[in-house]
Amino acid sequence: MKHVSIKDIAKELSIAHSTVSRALNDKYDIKKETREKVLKKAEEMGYYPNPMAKKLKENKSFNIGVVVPEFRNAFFPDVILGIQDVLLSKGYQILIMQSNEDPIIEESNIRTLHENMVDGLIISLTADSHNVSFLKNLSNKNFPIVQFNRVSDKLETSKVVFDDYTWASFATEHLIKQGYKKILHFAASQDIALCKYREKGFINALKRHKLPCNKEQIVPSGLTIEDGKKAMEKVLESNMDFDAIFAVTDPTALGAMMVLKQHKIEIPERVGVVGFSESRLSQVIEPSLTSVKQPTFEMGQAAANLIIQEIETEVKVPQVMTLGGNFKVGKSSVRL
Amino acid sequence: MKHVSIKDIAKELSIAHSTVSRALNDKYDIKKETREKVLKKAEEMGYYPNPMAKKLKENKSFNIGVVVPEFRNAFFPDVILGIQDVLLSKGYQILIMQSNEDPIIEESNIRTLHENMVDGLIISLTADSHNVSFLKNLSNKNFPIVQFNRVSDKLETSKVVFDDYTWASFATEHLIKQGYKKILHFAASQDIALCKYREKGFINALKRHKLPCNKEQIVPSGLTIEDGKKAMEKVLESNMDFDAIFAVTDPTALGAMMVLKQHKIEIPERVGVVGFSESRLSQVIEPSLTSVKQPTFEMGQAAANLIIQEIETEVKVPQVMTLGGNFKVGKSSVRL
DNA sequence: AATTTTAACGGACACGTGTCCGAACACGTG
DNA sequence: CACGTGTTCGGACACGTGTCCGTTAAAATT
Repeated sequence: MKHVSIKDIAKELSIAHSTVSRALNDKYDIKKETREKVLKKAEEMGYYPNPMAKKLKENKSFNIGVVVPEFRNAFFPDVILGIQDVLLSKGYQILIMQSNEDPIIEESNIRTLHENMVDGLIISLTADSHNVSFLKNLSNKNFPIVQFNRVSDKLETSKVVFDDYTWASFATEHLIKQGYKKILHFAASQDIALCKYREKGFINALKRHKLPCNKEQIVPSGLTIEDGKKAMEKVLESNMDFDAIFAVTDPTALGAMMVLKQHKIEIPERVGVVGFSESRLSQVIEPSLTSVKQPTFEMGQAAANLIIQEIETEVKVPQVMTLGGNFKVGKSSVRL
Repeated sequence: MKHVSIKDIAKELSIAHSTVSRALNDKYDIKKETREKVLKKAEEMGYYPNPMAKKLKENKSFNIGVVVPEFRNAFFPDVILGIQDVLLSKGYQILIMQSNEDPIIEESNIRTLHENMVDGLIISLTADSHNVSFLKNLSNKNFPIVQFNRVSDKLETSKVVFDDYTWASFATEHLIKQGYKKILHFAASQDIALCKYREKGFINALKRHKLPCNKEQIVPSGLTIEDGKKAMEKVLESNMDFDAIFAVTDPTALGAMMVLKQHKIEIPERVGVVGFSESRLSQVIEPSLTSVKQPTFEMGQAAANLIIQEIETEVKVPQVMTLGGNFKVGKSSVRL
């Protein structure tokens, strides 16, 4: 059970531990025969370096903190797989924390990770992270931070984002081409940049096709199934006239669809629905949901590569990576 | 950016670093005034202990490895939330690794975690983990391991499991009471104990109600949506007579439902379907899926408490915790 | 053969923390 | 005043690793 140290090897061979260290690290000041003798003995005794000692010595934890707002949808687990894919191969571990969509927990998570001396932070903010002063403070002290997905304009770090504007515009256009004319957008908090851009993309598409674009068409909602349900119910109660919905996320779209189905409103015949990424439910629900697909795994890889670069080169030039996606047409938006 | 050490505080106050250490740890050999002076200075200089040094000194990483077979369904993320809930409050971090349902990757994950000197391991095995010799080896060396959910009978460690037998029996009985008579079980690998118990529970319920129970009724399938689809297609091709399905997991049930819907076979009128935990999709699909619910969060908490106990008391008495759940009746199994 | 160069290794130190032991001093008691 | 007792602190050491510097002995040069 006890760990074999280089001192144990040294004692066994009656040499100094510094010699063993040189042998294992393939340094100059060492005779070939000695080196081989040491390597053989190390193998024999089942030696492997104590990571704690190495971390203390190099003053580097080889840990990267990952903070995500939630764990309920498939989106963040998928991104984490991408992050892990890159970081593990480079000898880093990741510490994952989730904020439960609560900015208070989020800040506590960041503090915990920082006190545990992670070498860097990859973060996607909660919906209500107005106050990013703590992160800003860290960033100013040259602490490596990479934001992804839900990023803040107030925080100048490297970012990995999706081209929300273009794809929201594209998704809206798809509805227009299918003949829908009175399209609503179920929107969420403007504090999250991606929501803002999706809304702008929506508006732009309507204007380009000279369709009406009133304020009522932007329905305040949120990112969850519950938010979608509530917004849909409110719209139905108000007797608003509409024939399609472009929702800010898949869960929002799903919530809306569930309420529509309860009211026996046919999809896509009477109302067309298009969602946006973030959920695997979209393929299971009936009718299948038309949606923009984000490259989640690649997003994780990109974020990981950026943080590694920042840590290992120690130069901080914030760069923004914008990824593209693809459009998956389901039955929820295609009239026969 | 540089970390403030107790030596820095000592230098500042012109005392020995050992005195500072005593003051901060509230040990006896210290005068009150000195202690207060040190605490004040520490606060002032923004001191917090270097976790790496502590880990090296105590030969303890305060990290717990968590290995799960997949990340695609909500089940494991939910369990991890429970694990985190307990461990974070006790000063431990968790390193999460996923095995992608591959026993080779699984073993490599375990190795990586062990070489990083995690203090213990919480693990749920992949579907094909026949060979648990590496884990057995660790366990024999008194390395703390707790299994949950997918456990192996070949490995004697503490375990947190669900009472699969009872609840599978209960779920099957529900179908029987609804008047279904020719019930199939979509099963998965017998290497996973929970699959075995769910199958046994199914058989037991049929026998108790004196219903036919042939080998054909046990349909070999798997744990994923794809497995459910394939098995369902095979059953339909074979023209087997049946009126209900009890599936080993929710994804399996969902796959079956999707194929049934493609063939315009009405659920629950012509075929009733019941699933088993592990997915949040069940509430979204139409008709909503009747399913056994496991207390995922509590399962994580229980596993975390067991591992802490094993680490901190250093006595190893394998104990098995069996959790109960509840039964959520949806529309997929209720005939009007 | 005397001197310089080179190879190979041992010992000391450092990272930040915690603990053990002994020293210094104050205080009380005989 | 001498001795014992208790308090408070400094110094040395340890955890496992890596690096620097100095030392030794052998090889190469003059």
